[in-house]
Amino acid sequence: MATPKTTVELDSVALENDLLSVWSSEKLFEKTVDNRSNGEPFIFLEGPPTANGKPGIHHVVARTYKDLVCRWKTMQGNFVERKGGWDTHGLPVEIEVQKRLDLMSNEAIEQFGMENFNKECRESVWTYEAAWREMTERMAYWCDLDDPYVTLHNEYIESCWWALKQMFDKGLLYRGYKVLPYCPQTGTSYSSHEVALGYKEVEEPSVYVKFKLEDSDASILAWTTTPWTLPGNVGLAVGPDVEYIKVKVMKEPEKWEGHGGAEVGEELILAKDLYKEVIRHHCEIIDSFSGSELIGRSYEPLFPGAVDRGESETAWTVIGADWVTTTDGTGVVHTAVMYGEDDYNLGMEVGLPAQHTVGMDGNFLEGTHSELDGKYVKDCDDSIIQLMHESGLLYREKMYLHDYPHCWRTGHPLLYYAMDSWFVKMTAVKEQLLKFNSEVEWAPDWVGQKRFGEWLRNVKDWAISRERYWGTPLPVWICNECGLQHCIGSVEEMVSMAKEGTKISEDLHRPFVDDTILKCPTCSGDMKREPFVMDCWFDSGCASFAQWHHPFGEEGKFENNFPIDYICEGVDQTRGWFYTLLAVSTTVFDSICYKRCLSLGLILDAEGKKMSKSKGNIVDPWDHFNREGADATRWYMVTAGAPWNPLKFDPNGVRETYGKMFLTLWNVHRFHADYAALDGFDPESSKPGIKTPLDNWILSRLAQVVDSTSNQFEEWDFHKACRDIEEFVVNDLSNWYVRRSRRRLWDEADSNDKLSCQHTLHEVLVTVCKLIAPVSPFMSDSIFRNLTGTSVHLADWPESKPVDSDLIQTMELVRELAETGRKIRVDADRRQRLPCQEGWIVSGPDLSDFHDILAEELNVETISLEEDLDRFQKVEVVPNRRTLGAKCRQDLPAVLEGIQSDDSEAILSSIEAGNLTIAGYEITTEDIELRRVEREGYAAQTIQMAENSVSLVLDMTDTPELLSKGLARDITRRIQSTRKDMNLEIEDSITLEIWMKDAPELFEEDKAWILNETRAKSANFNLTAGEGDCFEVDGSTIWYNVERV
RNA sequence: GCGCGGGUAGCUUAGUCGGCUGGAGCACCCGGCUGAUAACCGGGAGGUCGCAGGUUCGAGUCCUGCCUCGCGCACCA
Repeated sequence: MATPKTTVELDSVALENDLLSVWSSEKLFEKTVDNRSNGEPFIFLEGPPTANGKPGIHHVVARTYKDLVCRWKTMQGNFVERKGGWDTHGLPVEIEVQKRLDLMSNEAIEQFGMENFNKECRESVWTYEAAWREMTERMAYWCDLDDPYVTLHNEYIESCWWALKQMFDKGLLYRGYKVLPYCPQTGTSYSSHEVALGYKEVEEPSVYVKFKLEDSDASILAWTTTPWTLPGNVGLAVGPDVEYIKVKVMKEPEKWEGHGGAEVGEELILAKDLYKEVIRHHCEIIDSFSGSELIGRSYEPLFPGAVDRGESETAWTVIGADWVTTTDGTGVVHTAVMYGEDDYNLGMEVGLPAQHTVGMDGNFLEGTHSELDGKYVKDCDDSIIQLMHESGLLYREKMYLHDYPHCWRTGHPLLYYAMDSWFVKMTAVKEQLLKFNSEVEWAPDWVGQKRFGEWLRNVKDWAISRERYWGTPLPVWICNECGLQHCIGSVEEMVSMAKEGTKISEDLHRPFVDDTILKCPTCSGDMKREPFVMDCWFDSGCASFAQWHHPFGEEGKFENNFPIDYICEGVDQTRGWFYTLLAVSTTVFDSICYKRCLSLGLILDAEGKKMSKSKGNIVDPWDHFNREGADATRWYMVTAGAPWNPLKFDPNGVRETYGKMFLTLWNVHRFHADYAALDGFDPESSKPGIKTPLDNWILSRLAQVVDSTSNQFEEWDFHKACRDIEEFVVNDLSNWYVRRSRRRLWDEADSNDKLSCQHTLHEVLVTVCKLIAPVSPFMSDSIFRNLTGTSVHLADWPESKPVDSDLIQTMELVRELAETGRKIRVDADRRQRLPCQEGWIVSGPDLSDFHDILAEELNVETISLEEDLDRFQKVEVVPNRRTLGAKCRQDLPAVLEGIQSDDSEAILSSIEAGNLTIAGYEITTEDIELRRVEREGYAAQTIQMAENSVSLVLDMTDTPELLSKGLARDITRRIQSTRKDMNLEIEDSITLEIWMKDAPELFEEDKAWILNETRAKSANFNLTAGEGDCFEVDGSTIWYNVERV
């Protein structure tokens, strides 16, 4: 503890920057963590950001919520380690480099050289590391950035390999196909994020094709918008419960557009609902049946020989699929296994041949059809239509307008294309995923139960391989001879299995690892690595253990830090990091990964638009760090709304927060510190003084705020907690306690009253600092240090103390009455500075403790209690709709009318006598409330506080004494204002010259009062017109002159 | 298209179990107060509680449908 130092005007940017260097020289962060090393661990995991993008304001939001919880838990006594992390792999990194070096295809990358390319990627990853570091430090996000985990480190990669091997050993890893949007020009498949960049509306030919049944003359009609997939057709899907019809062509139509057609007598099959939509001929319906009757029927391949039947028994037959609808097409879905996700899944399910008719270059493979072989599929639409037409297999063509994904780099249409891929069989652990998810405490709960739960219920196998260059290499080697698949789980294992003479690089990345040949454990053949890298989400999903290099790193480190207590990221991570963490922990450890997850809402600009580089509406955090400071920015973000709601970031809001919360708090502190310094106040050795009711009140309110903050933090309601604190600081502390206490500290002697005020202010400020320290770590520390000599971040979270709620309620009434007095004066047109002789408080609780305060606030000479309510007021009966509604239901309007239409006092007395019945209902005292209203003719106001209704009445008569006092106050106020304009110090003395015209008499004692208040050594009062500064009040004109002594 | 979450004053928002006249803050206007700070107090103006139905004595609140914004999924024949 220490005597506070005097303070300066607030410069929050300087204050924060100064503190940053203090913290760093004290190693304060480390100290706050180490200090709690015996405490119960609270385990936090940092979601690794990518440092190859500039940090934006949304990162500040996420880091604020991460930080505040960790700081709060630390103050509560927990041991909270915070290891930084960086996500360094993946497509975004590659794309950044590709753009910079103009390497727009895989071919170009390979020409440039994979080694060079990955070297560029490795460097690119750190492009903005310094910017991230600066942002992180400036906003006071306490996190160990000197020893972070980095996904590109060999140790990290090794842990990922280990994890994958666990999955492999459990039989959860398999190789298959995944249909992805693929650009043959760049040789790249795209993630959904990139696909979303390239949707274009295009008009393309769609065709209705006849598939001739083998055991009948009829043909099934199917529709497709991608004619190039027709050679790959191996099945037709129908809805088992959909109703289909067989129609016979009776007559040619009058009009026909485009290719295609049908002969009279031809039989066609399609869904009944789409008959009118599709058929252009005059037909007769000759049969009707459900889709299930079609299942199993064989039809003739459109392009015989394009696909090899192989082992398949279902190729070119009708298959049932319940997702088939009749919203468009023919109710029959042409199925080309390799070129549609549904098609592929269906094909796998029923055993259709999975063979390509199209190569990776986008051209038809040899053997598809003599007119198509080797041609780019998108150029073949017309030839295919022509071929169908010529062989009589085309019914109709129709131009079709739809949104179709295009390559965002080359503008070419993407092809849905089945790519070779490795999968983790998440479907096998679905029940576990759901069970573990139900054990997570989600904020808000609907993200976990609804959004995430829904996703898990539809979980699909996780395609973890990518045909890319920069990433964790997939540690699967395959034997050239016997085809054995082997998953490597450590560097040591790789080395031990290496073929003699093979190169083993230090760096585990491609291309080096590709050159490592292993010796097959069964046949001694050469094993080559599968040329994939892993989905970078797999990397971050391993963070909980890979950050410690588990199981190769420090023993026990992982075990002591798992499962995680708290993670916090944007809601967009639901299917991202939130999922991959759980997916990995479930498959590897059969365990929950994190116990609590705070899912943050998106950050939008002030107009509610998503912030994005392309829109140019990104807010630079430094705009605010350098203006209002990090405290105000953080506080604004937390108080602007619930963490999970979208935050409309309004720069004016930050400004407002600064002006309101921080300037106010600073000035309260300044007020206390300046006097405390002047008086040599020491919170430990100075006498306690004698507490006034005002002191007890603010301490009670403080205790209330401590409780509500603690509770609301537990409930994740940080916004509510901080709004309450702000309300307390601005309203209760500054605008009432300090305002009412100002004169107490002016006392030059060490009075009991002053000492009590100083102790109280000390305690309130110190406690408020603790409460806000997690959110706004700078000012809280600055004030706390000045008052106590130590850092608030080493302090304990404040404990609950008793609350005197009667006192709080009483004070609320007092303040309400003070406001009411001003209202009365406005109504009665009586200026505030002109005192009233008497004020009466009518009814209500005992306020005698506060009569002096009230007298000052109301500017009355005396406050009296008036027992006789009826002197000023009458009673009004107000119905209690809640109880009456429950009792009377539909008769309520009649009852309400009965209560309101009659004389209130008569109603009241019959209710009290227990004999009031309206519309057949007995009305009791519970059914009504009493309200007091002033009788006519009184300048009074009545207020309602809980059960009390209280009235205030002011005496409006003037006396010479009152007029003199009022005049003195007006003169004083003008002189004080002039003193301020003259930049005089409080201690400076002045001389006064005053002239008054048409003014009431100014009594000697009031003249003396003016001199004392304004620190005037002397004053001349003249009863004539004067010159200089001049003002008018209630018909008097006053001139005055102030001279500094 | 499906799922989730929003829509309350010009802006940002509170609104509990359905119940008294839907509260605040910013901005605006009028007035007051101030050795009290970018503060404060009183008053004013500003509301189709997204729209339409329904349940109910009574709906911002519950139900149904629709519109709209955001997010996620699917965009598929």
